[in-house]
Amino acid sequence: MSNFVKAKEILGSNGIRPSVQRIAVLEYLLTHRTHPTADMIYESLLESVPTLSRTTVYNTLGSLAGCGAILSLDLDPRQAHYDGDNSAHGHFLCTGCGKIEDVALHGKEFGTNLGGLLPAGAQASSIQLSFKGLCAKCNTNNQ
Amino acid sequence: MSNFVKAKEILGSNGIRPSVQRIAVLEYLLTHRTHPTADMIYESLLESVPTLSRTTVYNTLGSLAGCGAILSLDLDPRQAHYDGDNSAHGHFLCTGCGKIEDVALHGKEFGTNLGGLLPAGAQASSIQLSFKGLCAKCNTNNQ
DNA sequence: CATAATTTTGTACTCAATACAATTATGTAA
DNA sequence: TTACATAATTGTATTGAGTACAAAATTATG
Repeated sequence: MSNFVKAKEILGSNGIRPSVQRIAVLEYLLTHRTHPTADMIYESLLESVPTLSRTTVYNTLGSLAGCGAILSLDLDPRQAHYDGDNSAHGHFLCTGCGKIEDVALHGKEFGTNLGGLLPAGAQASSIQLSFKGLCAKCNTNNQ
Repeated sequence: MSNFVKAKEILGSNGIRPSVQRIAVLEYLLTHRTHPTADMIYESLLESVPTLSRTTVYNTLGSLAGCGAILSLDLDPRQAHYDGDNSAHGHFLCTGCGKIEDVALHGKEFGTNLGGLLPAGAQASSIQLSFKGLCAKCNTNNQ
């Protein structure tokens, strides 16, 4: 199934009307696994959706992250990055080049089963595991 | 030992000259376990250090976080929070009231031993485990 | 088609964080 | 102590991600 159709379905099943703009944003996230920022998405989509506005991108990303369909990543203090893969995994931010890579968890305990650690009465709706450091390339270049 | 002396020692052992301002910032973090923002620290210290500037607070927090003496928390997308406790633990941000609480790990696997998960050649210098949701109080009020 | 409800757009704005140069403080050597 | 070099602090100007909001455009419904 194409990511266009997938995007349409995900929007619909989350009660978000699948407008052209919203489909484009989500399709971009499903296709590009580069953890883009809102502005990267906006700039890229401008070619195919010339009337697109930044506000719409922000609103769409907010709605999708709010219902858990995508991940909003906080590990870059300068701006949010987004991930169309909402399965349980962590992220590695290279402080050298700024690239974000996925960190597979390979069956390590993660997710709601960590809930036993939470403060009494608290209920978590999202979990993030974030690593920062130097990626292989930046590690080598700095030596 | 007083937090003032502790702050002085931590600064010295990390090669950061223990000026009045820097000691004040770190002493505040060691005393107040409230995960304050840079501005909260600035406003609070202004009474005792009237000439203090925001830039100095930002610079000091950056230096301390850079050498691992304190933690810079990314879980609030609006602004960074800081933690004078640099031991291995996670954090819970209540999206209702904005409060940040510590999440003890009780021996769960965390820290550099998770390094086996990282991308090949990458080297992590910091790890964060962040939960978001509603705290006990906000959970009750919303029902 | 007409009307209401929703979505999109664009501009103005907020505010955390940074850049930078001037000022102040501190260390060192004679 | 004094003179000088180095480092730290300060304050202002600026950046830029994200938001607020009202007008315009689109879509749903009768």
